[in-house]
This record gives sequence, C-alpha cells and structure tokens, in this order.
Amino acid sequence: MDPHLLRTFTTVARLRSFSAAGAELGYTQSAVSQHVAALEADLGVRLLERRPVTPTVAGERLLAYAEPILLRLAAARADLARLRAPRPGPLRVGATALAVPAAVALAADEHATGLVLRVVSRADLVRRVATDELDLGVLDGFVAPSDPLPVVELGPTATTRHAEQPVVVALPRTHPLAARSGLRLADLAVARWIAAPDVAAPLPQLRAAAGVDGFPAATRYDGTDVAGLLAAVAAGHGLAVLPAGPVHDHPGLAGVALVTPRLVHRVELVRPAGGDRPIERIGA
Amino acid sequence: MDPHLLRTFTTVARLRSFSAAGAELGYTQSAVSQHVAALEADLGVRLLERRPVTPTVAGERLLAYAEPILLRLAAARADLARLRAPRPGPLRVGATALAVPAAVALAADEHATGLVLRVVSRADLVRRVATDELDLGVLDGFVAPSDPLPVVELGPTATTRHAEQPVVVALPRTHPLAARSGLRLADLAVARWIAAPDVAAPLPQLRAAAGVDGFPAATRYDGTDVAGLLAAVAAGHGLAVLPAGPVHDHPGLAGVALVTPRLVHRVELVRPAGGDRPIERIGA
DNA sequence: AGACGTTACGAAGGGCGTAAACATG
DNA sequence: CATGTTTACGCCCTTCGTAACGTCT
Repeated sequence: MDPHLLRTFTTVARLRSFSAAGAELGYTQSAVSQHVAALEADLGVRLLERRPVTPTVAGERLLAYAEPILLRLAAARADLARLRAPRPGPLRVGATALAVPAAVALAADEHATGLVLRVVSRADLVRRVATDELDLGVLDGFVAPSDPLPVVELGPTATTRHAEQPVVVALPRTHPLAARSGLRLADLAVARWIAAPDVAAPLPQLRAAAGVDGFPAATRYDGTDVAGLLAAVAAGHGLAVLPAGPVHDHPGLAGVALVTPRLVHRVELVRPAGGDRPIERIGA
Repeated sequence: MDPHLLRTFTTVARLRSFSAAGAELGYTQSAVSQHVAALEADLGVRLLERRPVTPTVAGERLLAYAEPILLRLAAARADLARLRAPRPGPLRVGATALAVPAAVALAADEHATGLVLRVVSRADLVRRVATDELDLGVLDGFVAPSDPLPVVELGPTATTRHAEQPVVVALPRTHPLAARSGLRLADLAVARWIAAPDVAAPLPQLRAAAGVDGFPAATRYDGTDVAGLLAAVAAGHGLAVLPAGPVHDHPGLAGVALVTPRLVHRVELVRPAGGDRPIERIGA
C-alpha cells in the first residue's frame, strides 16, 4: 500500500476516470491502470468498477482510510519542513466565519511581515494548518462549557482556548418566541431552521445535543458571511443557533438564551505542532 | 516517505540500533542504513543521532506522525481483508479490566464457534480491534454523563454504548471521609492516590476533570486485576475513582458518591468498521 | 467507431545484499 | 581493537512510457 498507489486510487475515485487521474498526477493512463491493478492485487479485492468508474464497497472503505493517511503524510512532511526553516513572508492566518473578529484582534500586532487573513470552512481549517497552508488557525464552534472544540488530530497539533461567549437562538424580532427569556433546544426540533454549517451551529450537532431528531432545514446557507445569515434569519427563512454578540447587534433580530442544553460559543487557536513562530497576545 | 522507510525508522528508534532493527525486519544492517539515509535525504533533516542511536528533535516529531500512519495502514489492510473473507475460528473478544463482566455477559450466546476472551489495556483495545487482533472490543472509561468515550479513530470504527453506572471514590471503610454522603473531586487533590491507569480513572484525567493539579500517586498499580486494586485501596495505599458496583461489593471499602464533577463509568462496544459478524444482544 | 481501460514489452531507476571502508568508544 | 554504521558496487526487480490490444457504449 504505497502512498503513491493510494494517491492514484483516490484521484481516480474522485475524478471517476483513469485518464483524467493520469493527467492530473502527471502519469500516463497506463501507469494509472497499473497502479490500481497493483493495489487490487495487493489487497485481493476489486476496488473500482470500470465503465463507469465507480468505487466498489471495498473501494469506498479504502477511501475512508486513504484520505486521512495521505493527509497525515502531508502534515508530517509540512511539519518537518517548517521545523527546518522558518517560513519567510507574511503571517497567514485562517479563521472560520465567527472567529474572524478574534483573528483580527489577535493579529493586531503583526505588522512586521504583513498579514494574510483568510476565511475558511470549519472542516478545512485544521487541515490547512497541518499542511502548512496556514501559519495559524482561529476556529470557532459550539460546545458544552469548558469542553474543548472537537478537532481531527492530524498530528501533534496544539490548540489553545481563546474565548467563550454565550449562545442564543436567533429569531426575527417579530417571532412569537422572541419575547421568551430562555429556550430549550428540544422544544425547537419542529421549527424551521437554516442549515448554515460554516457559520451557525450545524443542524446535526443540534440534533445530537438535543437528543432528538428534527431540526429540518428550511433554508440552506452555504456562505461564510455572518451578516448574510443574520439577514436571512431576520427575513424569516429560519432559525439559527449563534453566539450572542452578533445577534444582539442586529436590529431585526432577537437572541433568546439557550438554557438546555448548556452550550457556549468557543474560539480556539490552532497552531502547528512546532509552533516556532510565537504568537503573542494569546489567551487574552 | 514510503511506509517501509517509516517502519524501518520507527523500529530503529525503538530498538536504538540499526543492526537490531535489520534483524527484526529481515533486512541487512546496510539496508536499514540506506532506509534511514533515504528518509533523511527526503526530508532534509537528520532524524537520528548515531552512537548512541537517539532520535533528534525532528526524529521525535516524525515518530509522532509515523506511528499513527503505520497503524492506519495496518487497520486498512485488516479491514479490507476482513471484508473479503469472514474469519473462521472462535470469536476473539477483548475487554478492559472493568469491562470484563459486560464482555462475559455479552458473549453469553457465542457457543457456536467458541470464544477467546482477553483482558487488554485501554490504550491497546482500539488498536487491536482495528488491526483484526480482536473481533470485538469492550471498552470502559470515565466520562461526563451521556458523553461518548474518547477513542482514537483509526478508521471508520463503530462504537456503541452498552452501559453506564455511577462513579464513587473508593476509600478504606475506616477512612475519615468514608461516612460522607458525597465528595467533590477538587477537595481530594491533596489526598494519597493509587495510579492504576488500566483499572481506575487515570490520575491525569482526574486532574483535568477537577481542573486542578495534585492527585499525587502514592502507589502505582500496573495490573488489570480489579480485586487486587480494591485490596490495595482497602489496605490504605491510596484512593481510586471506580464504578460503584465492585466497590460496594467489597467488605473493606466504602464508596462515596462523586458529586462534582459529574462522572459516570461507561462501557462501550468497539467493533470493526465493517461489522460483518453481527453480535446479538447489543445495547441491552 | 470512438473513447477508454488493459496488456505487452523494453528501458531506466531504485532497492537490496555483499563486502570493504570508516567511525567511535 | 571491537563493535557498529556508512559507502561502493553489482544484480535484480519494479515502475514507467510506448504501443498494440480489448471492450463497452
């Protein structure tokens, strides 16, 4: 199970084509065919159906292993490269949508070498830090008080808490529940929700936290723009669980405290394992 | 970063010898030397000091990546092999010390093909299931109510809850605190404790849960035998956090409820991703 | 027939073992 | 000097590309 073979395999599976994978990887179609054949021979299972190219059950299973493995290999290489020589150029900071203000505040002193600030999805942030696409990540999420954010550990990554603030259910100011002083999440399972996984608390997480099904997605919001989501909630497209701050600042919105389960909005710094370049003002 | 090179590197680092690693892996000493040289050339860093053979800083870092990667590769191979052909022979069940009764109850019907029951450490259980050394794992641990046990995800592993029971601080019946109706963990930070990481709640976890340092290990208990640990507590060698059941059954012990933080003793089943061989009576 | 994957084959490269050189305590 | 690692070198096996050959639509 040479990583080259795994990489070829994942590429073929993604592109659903041997020739396209060859083109992307700089191999001939023939070499790709040989790679896949070698993997299939090694594992004794057919991994791909051809024409159309589709992963078999075993192939799907292997993909689930291969991607993390390749990611970790890349992370290891990036980590050791970083250890070898400090990267020149501006500090590249990535932040998830609701962590942007924290990232801005954090990088306030970084005038020396310049700054690149980039908004990324929650799913990508840790990966980008691990593979040295970013020097620092600022990640947000919704968890029980003082619980750490769940991060996929791609290696000896260091995460540190930065801030926590209360969580509210965001509703239009005119909503019948807007006057309530507190809400229980489970009682809102049948409401209309906005699925905004990169900004608000993702609906599957709400289902898990409430312990009930429901939380139907009336609207899907794929951007990373907080103002846009707030406007969508105000316009009545659905509810969202958000940190109290931005909701209270919006004129058309009411933010009602979430009493059960207890959740906080938490911001954490994600730094590469080595963490050579010290970031001051951490943990403020 | 060929896995063969990584495997050679980790073996050399573990055995602190090129020649011993070669012997273990079936290579000549020369090949081992070439492997390490190739890795060092590839990554542009010296990984090992020679004479004596010791990992450098970069080497230590690489080890932290290499071991999970190699484990995942092995897990992937084992998983696909299992998918290919159902394993003959007895059902191999592994359980951590405090999960043994649950494992026994669970495997009660498995008379068809026979049963191998094996007590393993918490650290090893998931790895052994993933690499197909075990067909089923029964894992215990101490967590907040209804939280899942923390498991290192080596692939698409399936874990399911099996049972939860209350947690107590085990003390000798004659201990001054034995008459209390409830105890706060933080108040016990300066007590004498027994470090029994494979049976009781590990002391580092207690420090984290209590949010304070302390919990000094007066005694270290490395076995997986519950009765032995209970005897050690009864004899005054130190305290331990344990599930209520076995503590209450012991004549010389008092089990005082732990009121803050709220913890439960939880038992979970760990099954290989595929889970072909259905285990009945799950989730009882 | 055309697009796409497979197979055959030869050339280049890489990996391993043997053996000699080298370093270190 | 003994033990243990590195280097030199040759053989073999692997891998890739070219090109001819299936095969599915």
